Amino acid sequence: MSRRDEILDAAAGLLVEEGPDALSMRRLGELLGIRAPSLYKHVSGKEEILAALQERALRAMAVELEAARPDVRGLGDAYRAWALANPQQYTLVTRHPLDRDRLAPGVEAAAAAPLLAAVGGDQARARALWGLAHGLVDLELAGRFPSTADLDATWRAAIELFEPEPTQKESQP
Amino acid sequence: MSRRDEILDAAAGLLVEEGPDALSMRRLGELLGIRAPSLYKHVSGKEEILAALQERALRAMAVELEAARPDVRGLGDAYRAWALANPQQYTLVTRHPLDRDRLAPGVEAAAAAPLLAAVGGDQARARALWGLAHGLVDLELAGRFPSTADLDATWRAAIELFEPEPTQKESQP
DNA sequence: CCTCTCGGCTAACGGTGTTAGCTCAAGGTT
DNA sequence: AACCTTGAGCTAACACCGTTAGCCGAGAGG
Repeated sequence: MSRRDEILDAAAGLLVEEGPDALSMRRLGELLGIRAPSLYKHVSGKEEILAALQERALRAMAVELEAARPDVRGLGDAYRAWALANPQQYTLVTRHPLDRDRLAPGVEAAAAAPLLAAVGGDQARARALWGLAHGLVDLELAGRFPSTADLDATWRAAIELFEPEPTQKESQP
Repeated sequence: MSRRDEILDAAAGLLVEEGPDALSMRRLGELLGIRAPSLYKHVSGKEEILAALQERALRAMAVELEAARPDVRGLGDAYRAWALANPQQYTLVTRHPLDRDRLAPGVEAAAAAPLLAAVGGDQARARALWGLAHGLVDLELAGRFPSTADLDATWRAAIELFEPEPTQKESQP
């Protein structure tokens, strides 16, 4: 494992363990038994570290989405579950500016593919689904919903927008 | 106008004009012909400034939503339009931690009310609508969609999830 | 044996939010 | 009129932040 990878691992640990504010070059160096400026022998700067972490997280999320049941409900659940289980990573992926030049090609598309497939290839609907899932997750992680809100019910209502569930009463006789 | 309000106005200007990074206590003081520490005679700290700007923006957005046509389409359009016209404010409102103790009571509910009314009072659907609108706006502002993406079409598809438009072909003969 | 490169180091710069403590003018009180 | 209080500015400083410049020693290769 290269020193660079050690740095990225330590950075990832710091991020999930103590949050984004704790992820400073000095703290990171300290964690590795090194002074902050020495990090620059292996990494161009903090931006590169964050970009690498972003890519890692995006890949991990894509793996999870590919493993999910390939319909809207399965994907929605997987999307939400991953975000809630990895809030720091999700926030980094979606709130930090995405430098596509640094990102390996295909990574973004790989994460989006399952969503696109689940809505039958309709780009507009796929983006709506993405927006819906991201919006709900982002608001939930940001604590924007009142603590009394039933978010499971919210997600059920959201998924039903895409896959209407015939109610028992009104189903065809 | 109190000195505090002058400070908040200057802060708002700095935010929309030069972005969140430019909104530092020293820059803000400079803009007012004052040294940064003097700001603390009128304001408890940067957090209070941001909270006040957040509340202002939330109120402005609520006004816009109340003025919109009170259906899903009208609200969706108004939501998106306001966010795109005031990206810095929208980002501040949604990405900065919301301190409800500092927020005047009712402000949050006032912004949410039109959405709730548009879906007939169904809380779960209202939150889904909010999530959808916020998600699409957040992703658009963050530049997450490819530049080739037709976001108008995406919004049309999104709104249609709530208000299905009978197509010409399949409409009742 | 010499040299060169790698990976550490210290010192420093300019930036951030914030605190402590001083000063001075304005206004109200006695 | 003299005094006192308060408000609103100031400087100096602290502890952080990301980053750069330049030095140094160990180890590898010729």
